[in-house]
Amino acid sequence: MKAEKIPDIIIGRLPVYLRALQRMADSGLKTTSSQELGEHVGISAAQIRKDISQFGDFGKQGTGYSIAFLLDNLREILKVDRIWDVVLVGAGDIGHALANYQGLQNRGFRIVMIVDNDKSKVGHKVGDFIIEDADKLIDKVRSTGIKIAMLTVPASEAQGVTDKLVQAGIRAILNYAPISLNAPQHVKVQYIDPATHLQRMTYYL
Amino acid sequence: MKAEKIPDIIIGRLPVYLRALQRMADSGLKTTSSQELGEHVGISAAQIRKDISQFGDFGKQGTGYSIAFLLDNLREILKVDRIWDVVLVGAGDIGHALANYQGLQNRGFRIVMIVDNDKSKVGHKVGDFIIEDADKLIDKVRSTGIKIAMLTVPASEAQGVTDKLVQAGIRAILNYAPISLNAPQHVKVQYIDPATHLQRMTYYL
DNA sequence: TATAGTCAGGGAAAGATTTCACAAAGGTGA
DNA sequence: TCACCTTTGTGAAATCTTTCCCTGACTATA
Repeated sequence: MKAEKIPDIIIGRLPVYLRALQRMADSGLKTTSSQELGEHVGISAAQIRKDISQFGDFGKQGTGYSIAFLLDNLREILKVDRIWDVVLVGAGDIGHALANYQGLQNRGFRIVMIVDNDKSKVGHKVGDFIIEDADKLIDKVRSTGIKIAMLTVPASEAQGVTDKLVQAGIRAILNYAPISLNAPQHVKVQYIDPATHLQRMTYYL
Repeated sequence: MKAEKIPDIIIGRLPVYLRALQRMADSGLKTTSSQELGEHVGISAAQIRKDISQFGDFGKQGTGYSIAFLLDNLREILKVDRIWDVVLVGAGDIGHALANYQGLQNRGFRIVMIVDNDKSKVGHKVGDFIIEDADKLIDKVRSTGIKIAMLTVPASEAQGVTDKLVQAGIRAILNYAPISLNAPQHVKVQYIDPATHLQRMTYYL
C-alpha cells in the first residue's frame, strides 16, 4: 500500500465497489474488469483503476481483477475485515428497523447495545436486545470500548447525545437526526436524512 | 438567478443549508452570516457565499442574510416550495418507519401510496395507508403522475422494481436497498445504505 | 511461435472545486 | 458627519479530481 494521504472522496467510493464485488462473488463470478465494475456502479473505468491503484497493484493486465482478492484487500483497507461493535442510541421506529436489520452483520458491524432516555422503554426488548437506560451511556460505551454509534434520536436531542458519545470515546457516528452535528475533528460523522436526500433530487425535476 | 449550469455538488449542499436555516428560523433568529451558518454546518464561510451567490444576490454587506428571505429562495431553487407526492415501494421495517415518519411533511414531501408484492401484506394498514398490490404499481404511478419513489425492497428485487418505476415515469428514486441501481440519465438516484455509510468511516478508525 | 485482442497502471492534461483576499456596501456609535 | 467595524460578492490563485491516452503485460487462437 502506498504511503500518501488518500483523498476522502476515494475512500467514499470503496464501499460502493465492495458492495458490487460482493454481489458478483455471490453470483459465482471469479474475475472482473474496471470496465465491467464501472458499468455496475456507474463510475468510469479510468476512475476505478485510479482509485484501486492508490492502494497497490491488485489487477492483472489482460485479465482484470480477481474478485476474491480485491474483496479481501478492500475489506482490509476499509478495516471491515473484522466485526465492529456498534451502539444504537434511540429506540424509535428507525431504531427498531435498524435493530432488526440483518444487513449489517456480514458487512462488518454488529449492534451490541441499544439505549433510550425514555424510562418507559427501558427494559423492553428490541430484536435480541434489552433497551438500556441512557444514563449509563457514557460509562458503558467507555468501558466496552465501542467506537461506532448510530444515532436515531429526535433532532432536539442529537447534539446533546453527540457530546456524550464523544466524551465516551466514540469515533464514528451515523446520524439519522435531521440536523448537522458539531463534533471534534477526530470524530467522523455520516448523515442519513431522507428529506435532505430527496431535496437533492427535486432541483432536477 | 444566473443562467449557467450549477454543479451537482453545490445543489447537494443547499438542502443542508436549508435544514440549518430552518432551525435558526424556528429558534427565532432573523438574520445570519456566512460565517455563522458555516459554523453550524461545518462548511467554510467563503464556500457558502460562493454557493449562494450562484443563484442571486441574497445577502447584504455588513448585515448578512435575512433567514426568512434566504429560506424562501432556497426552497424555490430546490423546488421544495411545494409538496411532492411520493410512492413508497416495500412495506418492511424501513417502509413502516418511513410511513410513520412525520419529518417529510414540512420539508416538501408527502407519501401518497404504499405498495408491496407480498399478497399477505396487501390490504393491511401502515400509518394512514392501505398497502396496495405491486401489480398496479406502473398504472397507478403513471395515472397519478407521481415523480418520486422511495425504494425499501430487498436488494434482489431492487433493479426490477426500478425498471418498472422508470417505465411508469418516475424521475427520482431514494434507494434503501444495498445495491447500485441502473437507471437512465434523466432519472436521479440517491442511496441510503447504513453499512456503506459506516464503511466510509471505519477507514479512519 | 506469431498475431490480435484485452486490460491495468500511471504520467500528463483538462476540468472542477475550494480558498484567498480585497473592494465596496451597510451598520454603529460618538 | 466621521471613523470603524462587519460582511457580501467575486476575480484570481491554489488545490483537488477526473479524464485521456499510452506502455507494457497478459490471454487466446491459429
